Amino acid sequence: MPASHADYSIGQAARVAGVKVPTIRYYEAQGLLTPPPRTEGNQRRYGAAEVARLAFIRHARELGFPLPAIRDLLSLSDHPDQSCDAADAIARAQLAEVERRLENLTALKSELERMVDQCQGGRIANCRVIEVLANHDQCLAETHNPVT
Amino acid sequence: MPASHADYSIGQAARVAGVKVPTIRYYEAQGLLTPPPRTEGNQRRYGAAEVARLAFIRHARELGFPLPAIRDLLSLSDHPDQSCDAADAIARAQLAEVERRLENLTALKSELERMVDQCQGGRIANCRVIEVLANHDQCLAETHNPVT
DNA sequence: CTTGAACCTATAGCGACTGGAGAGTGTACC
DNA sequence: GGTACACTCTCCAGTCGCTATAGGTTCAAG
Repeated sequence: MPASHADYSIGQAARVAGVKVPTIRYYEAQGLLTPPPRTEGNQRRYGAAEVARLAFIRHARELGFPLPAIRDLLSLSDHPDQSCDAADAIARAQLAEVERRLENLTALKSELERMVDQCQGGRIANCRVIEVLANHDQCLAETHNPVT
Repeated sequence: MPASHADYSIGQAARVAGVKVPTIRYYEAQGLLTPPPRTEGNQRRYGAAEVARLAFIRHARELGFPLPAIRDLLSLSDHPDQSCDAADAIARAQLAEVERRLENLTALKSELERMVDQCQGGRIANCRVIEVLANHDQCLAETHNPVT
């Protein structure tokens, strides 16, 4: 393979994969990327496969997968002969988590809208925003979960 | 005021306000609570107003307000004569943030559902979960934002 | 007066990065 | 072939909002 197996500097790999340079080094430190070969001057050089792996990680991160789950998914994709039950389970767990967060956020949104709608722009003393925050009793949301 | 202005230990305040003990000390260190009086033996004692303040903070946190925003809201509620425009603006900003996250999460959810639906339980080599993660092109989501 | 729960401070850790300092390297241009 | 300068290196600190631990002190009930 001629130039297709070309080397990317860490900055080029970062641009192509859409991640930041320190993030790549961080992923390496966390074991999501195997340490790449270096130039004589100790600079990392990446091939197309590593860049693809980076894009995979980025995409999974955008989908909210935590790094340990991504580590698992990567090791699965490194062994294509196995059953994909495990990958499926990870994705389903993530879907459940996303649905949970969606519910929380939706409840949140309606309460915030209620707060904002009721504020008529007077004095703090009559401000619904402050009042709603002060009186938990009036709260619609019953989340005991962290809210993010 | 007799016993209504009663003193609470940090643990009692925590139970009543629904936060954890170290969290109270953390809020104090972050300047959201003024340092309360202490017993001779150096233990914090809180009054009803501080407990209410804690509940306010807790509720705002449940609504996802970051601590700096809560600091602002608290200082607003300490000055009830001012206009509530500022409080309104903070709440609106938070609402916008929540809506942004909701959009991201909704896009996410459909992509995860797509991934999971398409997985037919075969080998990794044909697994849609892995494949979708590897090919960002097929992605529905256009988020460049963090996904949480 | 003794026990034991609750409290104190200080510090470190979480997850997933991000930013900076200070030094070394690679490369494009003249 | 030199020089300028962007890029890269490592290491360490900071972000956010807590949470947990260690090792010591105090409070309140019996």
